[in-house]
Amino acid sequence: MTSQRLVINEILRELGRHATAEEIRERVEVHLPNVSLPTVYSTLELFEELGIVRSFRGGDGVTLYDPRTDPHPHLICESCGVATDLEAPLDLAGAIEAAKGAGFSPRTADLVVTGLCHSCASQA
Amino acid sequence: MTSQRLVINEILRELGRHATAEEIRERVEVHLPNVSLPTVYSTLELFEELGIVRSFRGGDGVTLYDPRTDPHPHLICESCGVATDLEAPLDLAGAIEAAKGAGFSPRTADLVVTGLCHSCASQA
DNA sequence: GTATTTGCAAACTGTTTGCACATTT
DNA sequence: AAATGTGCAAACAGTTTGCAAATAC
Repeated sequence: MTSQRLVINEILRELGRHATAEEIRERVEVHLPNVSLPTVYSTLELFEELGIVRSFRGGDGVTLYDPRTDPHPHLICESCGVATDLEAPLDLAGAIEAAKGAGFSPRTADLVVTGLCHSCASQA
Repeated sequence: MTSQRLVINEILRELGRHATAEEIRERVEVHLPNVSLPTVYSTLELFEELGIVRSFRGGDGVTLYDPRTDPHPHLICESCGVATDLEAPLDLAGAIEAAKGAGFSPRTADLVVTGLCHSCASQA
């Protein structure tokens, strides 16, 4: 357990939303200078294995890290790339059952809604 | 309308499933040598704008191109990265409505089930 | 004292861009 | 002949890797 890891965990908790590795590094920098990106990546990978962080790919292919570990739908803006959470009742059990029936061993199911966020849509 | 574009379209139709840009290039090569990756990318981008191809990011961040344009769930293997279609009844209307309610303008909604495919699961 | 972790720099992959040449209409 | 599409090579971004110095236990 190192100071870097503690700070990264703190940042994630107080952020409360998904962030890119670079974003996390910038915020960590404030509390603890000279933190390298590889360290951020390896720490996040560790956290993911521990089950306290989930990662997924955003619309433009960058990896986002999310302190929320329960599956929840994401909205991804095609224009600005911002990802936000969506609170919605969603029944994925059917799809998971169907996946099992197809010989697949599902771990998680994620719904991604692609489109335009509020500010990008009003600009168009 | 050029020969490259015609061949790429043909390949996509007869493939009938998602493929990476590199995979498509290899197959095009057989019919038409010296096709460059940039051409494949730009053609696929064009097809996407025309609405005859859909693209999405696979589990490892590579872009996959799919001749099926209707939304359907995907299974992505965490081990080998292979993406397959899933035929399952799925009601995404609720999530789309919720997204609209949040000020978002949805274009598509995609469900991605992550886990282990049949062959990778049996190897473990 | 030993094993793990960090930071730096450099490698790697998939994708995109700039520009001269070829092709289409 | 004008406009567009192509191929090549090089640039680019995000992520990963190798290794010596620093840190944790």
